[in-house]
Amino acid sequence: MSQHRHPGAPGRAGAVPALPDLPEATVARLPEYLRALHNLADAGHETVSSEGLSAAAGVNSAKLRKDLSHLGSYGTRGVGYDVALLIEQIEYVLGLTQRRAVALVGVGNLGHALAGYDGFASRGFRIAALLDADPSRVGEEINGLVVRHVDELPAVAVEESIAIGVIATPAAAAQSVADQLVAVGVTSILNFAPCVLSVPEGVDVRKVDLAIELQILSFHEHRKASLTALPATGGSALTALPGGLAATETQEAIGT
Amino acid sequence: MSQHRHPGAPGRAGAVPALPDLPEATVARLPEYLRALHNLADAGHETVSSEGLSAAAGVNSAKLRKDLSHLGSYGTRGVGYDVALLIEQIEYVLGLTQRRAVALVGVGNLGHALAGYDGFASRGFRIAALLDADPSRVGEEINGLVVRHVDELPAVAVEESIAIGVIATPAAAAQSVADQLVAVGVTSILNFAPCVLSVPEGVDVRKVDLAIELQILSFHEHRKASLTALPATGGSALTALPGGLAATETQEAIGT
DNA sequence: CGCGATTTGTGCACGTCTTCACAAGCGCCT
DNA sequence: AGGCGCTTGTGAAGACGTGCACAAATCGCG
Repeated sequence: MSQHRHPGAPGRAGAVPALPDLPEATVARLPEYLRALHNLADAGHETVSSEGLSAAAGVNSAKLRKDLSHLGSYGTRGVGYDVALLIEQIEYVLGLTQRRAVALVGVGNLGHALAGYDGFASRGFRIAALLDADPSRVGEEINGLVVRHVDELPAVAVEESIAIGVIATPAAAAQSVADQLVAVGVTSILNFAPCVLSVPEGVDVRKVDLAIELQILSFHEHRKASLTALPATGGSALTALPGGLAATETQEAIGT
Repeated sequence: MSQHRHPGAPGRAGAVPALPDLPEATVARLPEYLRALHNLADAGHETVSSEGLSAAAGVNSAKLRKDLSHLGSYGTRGVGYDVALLIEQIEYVLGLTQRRAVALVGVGNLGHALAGYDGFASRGFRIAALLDADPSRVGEEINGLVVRHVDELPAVAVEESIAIGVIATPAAAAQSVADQLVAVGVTSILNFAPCVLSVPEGVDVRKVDLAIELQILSFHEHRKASLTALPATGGSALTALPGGLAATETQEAIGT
């Protein structure tokens, strides 16, 4: 751990970039840091301390420093991190220097919303194709894109060099869609359908299930209710905080 | 660990239910088990082995057994778990025996989709109110509910006894909405806005950020790309699997 | 009634993640 | 130049989560 000199940032140095293999937990937090950094940059900050950035990202400052140290450490002791440099570094590590093309399959309720979500475009992605199995939806134009039939996937994959597939179909169709995506070479899938997908080794699947999130909250709600039913043992020390709203550490980001 | 006899299932036994305080990781998986169990029940299965259920939920069978053992263990050795009983137990622990009322704030693109999502109704929740700050949206009817102004939140909270708030506003408005939710007594919030919320102790916040999920996938995509650029060191052993599609363990649910 | 097949529940070891606490390094001011 | 305050980077300890492997329990059959 001595030879660093900007490992292979956007201005590529020639040799293999040598992606450090980061702990999965760190990877899951980098996007959050990135978002916070963009906010800071927009606000005109040139540098930021680990304390400041960690507060903006809602995590512990020691954790943030350790996370950043994994990707080579671009901070200056006594000063902090250079905001622009750090943005560049994280975007490089996350592979966001190239704008990845996303194919969205299933333009029902949720699919419509995703197709219209600006957050993708502004954060490194381009929705390159909308697909659906329902012929009555094919041809519809959403946000400047025409919905095509899912059978055209092979052609679309080549035309747009799709990197990531998003599944927003009903659960019953999801496995079939996943198979089709895999067949055309997609190795990263974001699945919104409430079901488990089985995919070959080497393909990454992440799942977002809105009902599950609510059910987790419901558990905590249930537990809190069953606790306040008891006499004031120790909970009062918490609920009777003078400050009203103060704590921030409560935040529980997904993927933690 | 000896006196169990159905701790306090739906037919409440009188005394304090004594919610076991489960590991957070277990809580995050229970909803997945529940979904798999409902599928099994619909398919006519009366019992299921840990092996079978774990496959349906996409997890390791030992992990599943340990998870279930935390909530009191309703299995029979040599036989498996009673599907109906397990559903009942998990729903009780998750607090789904009462259908919780959800207030959805922000009926833009994403809010519309959420308002129309059947998954909520079928899995223990009831969208009880739609709110928005934009006067031009107030009065619109979505899925049988009329959008009301967010200032009416105090009234709505009382009328519907809101348990959970869902924020689907732009990031700029999210903190303000969160404050208003907290002010009317909501202690569980699901946040879709890409920002960190600061809330008082005792309030649970879960965050879902669609762009972050894509960015995590992007990282893995980037890494895979930088690996296949190298000569066949050991990756070939994986990519050249004879089976084609076989592995299932790849699944990476959110919150892991 | 006993035996074997089956499946749960769990002790234990291992790996990963988190957090504290502090030495090392940097810039600024005198 | 030297010292002081501030901030990073990291060793070490502890908490947490995972997975193996096996004993204990149950059923069915002869």
